[in-house]
Amino acid sequence: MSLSHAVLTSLIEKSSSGYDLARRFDKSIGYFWHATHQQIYRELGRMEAAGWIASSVPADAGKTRKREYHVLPEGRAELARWAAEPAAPMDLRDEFMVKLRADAVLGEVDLQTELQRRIALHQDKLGHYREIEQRDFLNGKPLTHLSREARIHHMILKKGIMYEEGSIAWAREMLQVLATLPG
Amino acid sequence: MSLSHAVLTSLIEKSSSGYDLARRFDKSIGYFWHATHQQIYRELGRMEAAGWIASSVPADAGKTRKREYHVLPEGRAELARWAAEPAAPMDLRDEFMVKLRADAVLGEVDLQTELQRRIALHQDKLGHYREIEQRDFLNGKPLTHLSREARIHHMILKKGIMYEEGSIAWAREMLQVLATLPG
DNA sequence: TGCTCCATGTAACACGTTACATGATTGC
DNA sequence: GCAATCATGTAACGTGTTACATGGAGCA
Repeated sequence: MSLSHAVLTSLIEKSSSGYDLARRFDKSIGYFWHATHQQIYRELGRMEAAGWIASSVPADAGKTRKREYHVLPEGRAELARWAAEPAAPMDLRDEFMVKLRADAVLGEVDLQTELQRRIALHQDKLGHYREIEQRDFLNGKPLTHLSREARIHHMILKKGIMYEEGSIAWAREMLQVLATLPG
Repeated sequence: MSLSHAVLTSLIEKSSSGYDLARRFDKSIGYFWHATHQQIYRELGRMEAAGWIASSVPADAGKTRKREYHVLPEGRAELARWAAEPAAPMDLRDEFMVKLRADAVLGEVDLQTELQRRIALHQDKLGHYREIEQRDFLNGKPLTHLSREARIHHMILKKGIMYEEGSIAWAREMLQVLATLPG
């Protein structure tokens, strides 16, 4: 599985405590691979046992239980091994499509309201992504001046942007279709 | 959760044995909500215990254990109740994006080959969707002649089509970006 | 006879979610 | 002094995956 590898990636980007990691995760890799803090603590425990990462008590720990994790060469090697493997295409798991199909066979649920609500949610997320894009990637200089790492991060973000745009376009078309239907 | 509701929907569309249901599922709702046959048998057992569905031995059973499930009014009511609830937007869970980010921090995995492989996979799926679209929805008559149910099914299919198209466009752009990068 | 497909299931385990617990630190 | 937030965890449960088991039917 790949939660452990997602966590490894995030830890290589920056050594952190479990708590910090969980919060950073939510705002980066988490957009494409969600995990709760419990899952993350569980993975950290396993990876430390496996010798992929190690922890130490950071200078600012005080009397807290805070620990900082960093990736060992074994963890880095494992990540490289995994990253080179082909990955299966994402499978969609869209509850709303199931509801649509239920509606189709049962007849008439109020879809308009729900569609409008969803368009608003997608627009919020899109706006959020566009802010990040503006702040991190489109500030003046042409894209070609960015590092390889930044350009890849930008393209990951762009995947999210395209997904949200597509969802909005689809939902608008769906509203149109419903408007032209009799029932 | 919604696996049970996905199964209910499929059973209302057509009463079937667990086996048939599992195979039909793969080719309809399964595109948006995958399930193995074990999950489906488990849900059928639960829903029968809950009084949402009932089973009988079909005429063509012979000496096999074959049973046919049909939805009871309680199951139909439960499905309607569930379908009317708002649904959270799908969360993306894309292993390849995690690998990209791993590549960004580790440097250089061979991404080109993998991207081309993925483009081919998305094109296969897109072609398959387009065949279904042609066969079931675009055969001569204008869309406005289709039933409400058919038009909803068409829009569900279209969501899949748009996703595959978006994935292909994104992967092509990613290849372009890699081509212009130094390392 | 042996092969493949139909049809249903058990068992074990991995992953994900939800609720709750504990104690330190920070800010008002 | 109190509330919010930092930081880490346990427990219980629900969902999803993988491997294997069983037996009938159809066919060469």
